[in-house]
Amino acid sequence: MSDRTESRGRIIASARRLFYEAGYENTSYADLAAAAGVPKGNFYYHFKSKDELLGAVLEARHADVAAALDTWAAQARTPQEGLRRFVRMVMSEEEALVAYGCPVGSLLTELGKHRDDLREAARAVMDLYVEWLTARFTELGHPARHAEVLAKRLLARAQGAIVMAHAYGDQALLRRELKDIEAWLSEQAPT
Amino acid sequence: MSDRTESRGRIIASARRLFYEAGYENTSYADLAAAAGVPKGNFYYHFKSKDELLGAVLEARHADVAAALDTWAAQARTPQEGLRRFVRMVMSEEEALVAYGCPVGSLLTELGKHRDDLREAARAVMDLYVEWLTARFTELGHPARHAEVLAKRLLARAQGAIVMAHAYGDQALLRRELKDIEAWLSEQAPT
DNA sequence: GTCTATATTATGATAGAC
DNA sequence: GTCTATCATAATATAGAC
Repeated sequence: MSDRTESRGRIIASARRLFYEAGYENTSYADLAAAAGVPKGNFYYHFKSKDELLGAVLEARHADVAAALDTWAAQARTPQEGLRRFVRMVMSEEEALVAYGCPVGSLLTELGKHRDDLREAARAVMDLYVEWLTARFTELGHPARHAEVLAKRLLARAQGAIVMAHAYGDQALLRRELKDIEAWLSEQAPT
Repeated sequence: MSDRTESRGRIIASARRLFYEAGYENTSYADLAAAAGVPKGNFYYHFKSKDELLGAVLEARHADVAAALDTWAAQARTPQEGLRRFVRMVMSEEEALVAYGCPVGSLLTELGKHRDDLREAARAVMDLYVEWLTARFTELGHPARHAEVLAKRLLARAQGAIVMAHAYGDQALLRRELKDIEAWLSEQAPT
């Protein structure tokens, strides 16, 4: 919980960035050591393995996302506002998303091919969004079952837009699709 | 062009399957040798490097997709039928897509983080779909610019559905989203 | 807790016999 | 064209000094 240790936090922060920007498999301890300014050997004091490091990275992201969603929930005065807030968050990350893809989605794609345990941890982050969005759709009056369908549909549309924008390096594509998603949201969430 | 060589074809076929199922970086020559029944050393007679092998794999997929699209174009009597055919093709691959993701999309996600040249080859496969679908939307009367937007939107929605279905191992999710995409298509393509 | 070795293994790639 | 043996390297991981 508490990060009394100096380097542990720096390692996690660097790993979080590099795993995202370069991919998990493609990031070596040498890369991490250079980025974090911590020698390779030190890594194994804090984490038994590279997998465990990814676990810690996912834990940190999980905590951040959970905190962000709490803030949104407190700020948004209507469910419509909350849903809109989600799309705006994606928009605000456009540049990174076009350059590197979705940090959760691309990791899920990479891990999906193997490593079932880590995949579960990554999915837990996605689940935070699913549950939060489901709650907003429920507040709008949608039955629980359908609210979850809509939440996953919203996430699927965002994921797809990011995949295509990333593939083509096309920021305009991402913005355009997000606008279309907002329009679709308005239909599901009459004011 | 001609595959007079016995093993070259087997290598490409195995690589195509393993790169898809396990990911490119995560597939080693040892894995490929075991799958293809060809010793490691032989690989370098046919391909100078692993990257070149992936290039050949992408070339093979490119040819297959191009051939499939030609067939569809010949069979579909209306643009509506062509667009519907695309969605049905995705449906027919549901099991593999849930298990391993989209062969083009997940590769683009993996390569997007590095390796610009190979990324271009993978994007060329996606472009086949973009151009073919754009032609169908154009036939429907949409202006060229908008037709391409719709084509990429259709692909984005398919990609997003696959990412989520793959992440959750949920085939029902994929089918449900594809049905919704078909409904959306009907709106864009009035009969 | 931190860092410097170093071990161990697995990888992509070669050389050369057949 | 095919295969065996092997190389060089880079990766994850350890041992142990400080």
